[in-house]
Amino acid sequence: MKLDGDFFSRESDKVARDLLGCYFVRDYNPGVLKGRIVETEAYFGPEDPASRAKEKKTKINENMWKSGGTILVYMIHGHWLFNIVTEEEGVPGAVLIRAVEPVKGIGIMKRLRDRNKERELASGPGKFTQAFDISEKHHGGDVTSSDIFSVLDEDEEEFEIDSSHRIGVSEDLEEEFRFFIEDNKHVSK
DNA sequence: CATATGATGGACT
DNA sequence: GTCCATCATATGG
Repeated sequence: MKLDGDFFSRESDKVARDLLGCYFVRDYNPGVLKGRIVETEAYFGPEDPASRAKEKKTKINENMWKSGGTILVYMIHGHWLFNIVTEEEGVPGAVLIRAVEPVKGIGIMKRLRDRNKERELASGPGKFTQAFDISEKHHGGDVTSSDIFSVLDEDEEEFEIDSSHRIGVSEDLEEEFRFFIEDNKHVSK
């Protein structure tokens, strides 16, 4: 089942947890790319010191106030990061897709990444966008109504969810907002 | 225009 | 474990 606006228009941490085990699909030429989401992070509004949703709105962070399912892409350390906006429209929040387990189009991903090990294809937020050829062109799209992107809830396998503090942030909240599938080989290190 | 800054990745010891 | 290339943004002069 394709995830809709109601799914994404909830609290960031709930969306981040529920995205684990879901499938991220891109219609791509020369072939479909598909990955099982195995690692996410939740970001909130101005009360979250690690969030980009500060008082000042910019071209990048203004999407955090948009409706659930909106795509937010931005560059960090020379890599594009892919986020899906959460919460009701007008309330800032987003979930960062940090890692997926390649399912389909693996040969294409190997070429895009210039790597041969499956574990190296999408086991990190910058690796994921490279494996799926995602860039600023996709900023402002919407995964609930896109022609090329969709997120599907069709997991059959059982799994346990583990959590930790978010990676690479200088000041984190007390609660843990990084979620990942326990013992999955494609979670970032 | 100049420069500092990352929600990183890869190479290396 | 350490080091550093990376480059779009944001901000200040």
